[in-house]
Amino acid sequence: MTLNYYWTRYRSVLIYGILLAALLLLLKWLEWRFIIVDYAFEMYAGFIAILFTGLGIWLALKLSKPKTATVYIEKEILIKDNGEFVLNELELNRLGLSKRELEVLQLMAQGLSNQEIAGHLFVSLNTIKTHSSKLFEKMDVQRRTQAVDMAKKLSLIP
Amino acid sequence: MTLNYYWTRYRSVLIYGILLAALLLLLKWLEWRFIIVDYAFEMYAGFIAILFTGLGIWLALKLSKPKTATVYIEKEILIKDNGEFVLNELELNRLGLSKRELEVLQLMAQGLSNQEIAGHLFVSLNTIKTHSSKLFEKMDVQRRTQAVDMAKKLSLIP
DNA sequence: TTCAAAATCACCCTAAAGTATGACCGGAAA
DNA sequence: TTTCCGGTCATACTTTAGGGTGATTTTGAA
Repeated sequence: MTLNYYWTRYRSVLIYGILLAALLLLLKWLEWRFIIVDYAFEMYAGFIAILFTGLGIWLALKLSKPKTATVYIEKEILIKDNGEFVLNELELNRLGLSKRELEVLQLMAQGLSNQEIAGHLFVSLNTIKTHSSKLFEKMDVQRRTQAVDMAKKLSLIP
Repeated sequence: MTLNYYWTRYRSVLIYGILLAALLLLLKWLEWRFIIVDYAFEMYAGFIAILFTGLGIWLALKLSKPKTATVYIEKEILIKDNGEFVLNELELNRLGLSKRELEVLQLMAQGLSNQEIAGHLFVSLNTIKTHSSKLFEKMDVQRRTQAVDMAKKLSLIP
């Protein structure tokens, strides 16, 4: 049915209209309640309000057409040679990562959970948590995903 | 309850309605108080007109979809010495990932938390959770780190 | 216009991740 | 020898991630 269609399409506008109508009715009720004689002004004010609200909406919709320009930010990070992976020992030393921490980082990058990493390295889950915490602190990140992302960019892992 | 739901959805309309009611009541009060209507009606009407034009503009900007800021997707292209990133559309179609899901995946790979992704895409945290859940299901993985690892291998992300 | 997929959001719950603190041990450096 | 650090582990706690369900809205193609 067309009525239903237009309802779903312009629901917001219609709800706004209904709200306005309800408010005007409320005002009229207040008038009647307190016996205010000169109600002409309220009607006038309401009319002006509706009119200029519409004008404002029209103005906003007409004038604000900022065609969103897609911004491309090119950021050159590091050169990963077309050959094989070479560990960036400079960065590794700069960050001060230990052997074990690097192992944990590598397994993290393969998508393993802490529990699985613990299994691979034959240590407890708590140990992995300690390693990863120190790892994040040294790399100055908050999450394993950030650590992996940074490690790949710094060529700490393949 | 669903009350909270409707509040977040129609907040703008409700706030506008409340403001409108408050303003009209204020005007009525001023009228009773100082009886300025008789002398400065034009000024009064002008005041209302300006006010509601502003409100109309505000309302339009609030209700119109934020299509202004949404398209910024391509971000941080890291260039390596040879060969740029080309999206593997075959794999993309095979997995059946939607546009939005791919966006979420890209932001995930940059180490963002779900909360941060929600902020970037101007949606709620729950939406990101839904997207990521479907994403993991389609990619047949359990964790975001696995998803990122696979996506890189399949060349779905740089 | 109609319909299905995509997108959005909420709520509840569990699992995993991360933080903080303290402890123990063994080897290397001072 | 003492000190320091890496590695190990625990306990307790907070935060984030993820699973499942259900709902409405937007959108694009038929």
